[in-house]
Amino acid sequence: MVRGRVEVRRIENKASRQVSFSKRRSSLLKKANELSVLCDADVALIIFSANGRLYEFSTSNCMEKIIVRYRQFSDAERVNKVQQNVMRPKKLSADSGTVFEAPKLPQRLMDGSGSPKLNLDELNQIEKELETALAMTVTHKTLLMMEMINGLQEQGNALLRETDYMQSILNQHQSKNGGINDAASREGTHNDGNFEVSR
Amino acid sequence: MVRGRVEVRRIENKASRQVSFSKRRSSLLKKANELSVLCDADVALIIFSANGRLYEFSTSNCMEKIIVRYRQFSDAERVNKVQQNVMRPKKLSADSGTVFEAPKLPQRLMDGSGSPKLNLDELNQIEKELETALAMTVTHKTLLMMEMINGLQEQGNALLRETDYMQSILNQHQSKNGGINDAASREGTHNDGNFEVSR
DNA sequence: AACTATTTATAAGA
DNA sequence: TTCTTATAAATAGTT
Repeated sequence: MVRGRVEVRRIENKASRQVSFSKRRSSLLKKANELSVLCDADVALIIFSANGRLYEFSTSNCMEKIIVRYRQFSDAERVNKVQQNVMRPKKLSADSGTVFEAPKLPQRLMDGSGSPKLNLDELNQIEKELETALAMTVTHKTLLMMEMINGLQEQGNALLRETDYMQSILNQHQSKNGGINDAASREGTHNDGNFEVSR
Repeated sequence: MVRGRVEVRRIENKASRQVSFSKRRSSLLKKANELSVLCDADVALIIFSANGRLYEFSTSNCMEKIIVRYRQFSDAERVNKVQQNVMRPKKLSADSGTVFEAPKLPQRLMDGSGSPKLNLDELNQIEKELETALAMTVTHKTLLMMEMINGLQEQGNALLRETDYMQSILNQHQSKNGGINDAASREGTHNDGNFEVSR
C-alpha cells in the first residue's frame, strides 16, 4: 500500500525500483495515448530503462514526424543560443548603452601567451554546447538523406508506373499493326512494380 | 466529478477538451519526471497541443541526447530495411576492407571483480578510440547513404532513358496513324532529363 | 501476478 | 480560469 506522500527521489532498493519502473512505465505510456486521443494532441514519448531497453509511444505511430516538428520548433532557438554563446562574440552592454564585443571562440579559449583563460565550468559549458551542435548537425544530415532516399524512391516508382503505362500502349499498337518497332521485346528490363536494384 | 469509466476517444466539447488537455498534460509531464527520477530511467516527452503549442520534458533537460540515443536504436533497423527493400543486397565499396571492430568496452572498464580499473592514461586512450569510432560510424553511414542515393539516381536515369525511348516510339506510331492513344499528351509527367532530388 | 490501503488524477460543477 | 468535490485510476507494499 502507499504509505504517505511519495518522495520523488531514486528508489534505492533495486527490486522495488524495477517493479515500480514496470508499473509506472506502462501507465505513463497509457496516459500518453489517452492525452493524444482525448485531447487531439501530438505526443511522443521515449523511455530508456536503466538497463538500456527502449519503450516508446507516439501519436499515429510516427515518432519521426513529431521529432522533426519538435526540431522545427526548437532549432532556431538553440542554434541562436549556441551561436550567441559560443561561436559569436558576446555582446555585453553597459548601462550607458556602450556595447563591448566579447572575443571570438579561439580568443576566448587562449590569451596571447597561449595560456587558457577560461575556468572549468566555462569550458564544460562550451563542451556541452558544441556536443549539442554536433549532434544536431549529424542528425539533420541523416534526416535529410533519408528524405532524399524516400523522394528518389517515390520518383522511381512514379516512373515505373509511367513506363508500364507506355508499355501497355505500345502493346496495343503492336497488336493493331504488326509491330514495326518491337517494343514488347523490351519487356523485362524492369521486372515488377518495385523500384529496386536488380541482382 | 468523474462519472463512470472514461472512454478513450476524442472529447467533442472544445472547452472540455482544452481543460482536459491542460490537466492531463501537466500530470503527464509530472509523471514523466517521476518515472525518470524514481526509477533511474531516461525519459523524453514531447507534446504538441491541437493549437500547435509545444510542451516538453526530458531527463537531465537534454532532449537532444535522448533523441540521438533513440535514433541509434532505430537507425540500424531503418538502414537495414532501406537496404533490403530498395537496394537489395548490393556490395558497397565503403564496406570493403573497412570493417571496424568496436572495442569491447565493458571488459576494459571493469576487471573481473567489478571494480573499475580507472587509470587516466587508459581513459584517455579509450576516449580517443571512441571518438575515432564515432567519426568512423558517422562517415560510414554517410558513405552508405550516398551510395544509396547514387544508386537510386542511376536507376532513375536509366528509367528516364527508357521512357524517352518509348516516347520516341510512340511518337513514330502517332505520326504514322493518327494517335489513337495520345501518349504524347502525357509529356510533362516528368519535366526534363534530370532525375534528381526535389528540395 | 494478484491484492489492497492509500494517494493521486481528473471530469464536471461552481 | 481556478477551486471544489465525487469518483476513477494509479500505485507501494504485501502475499
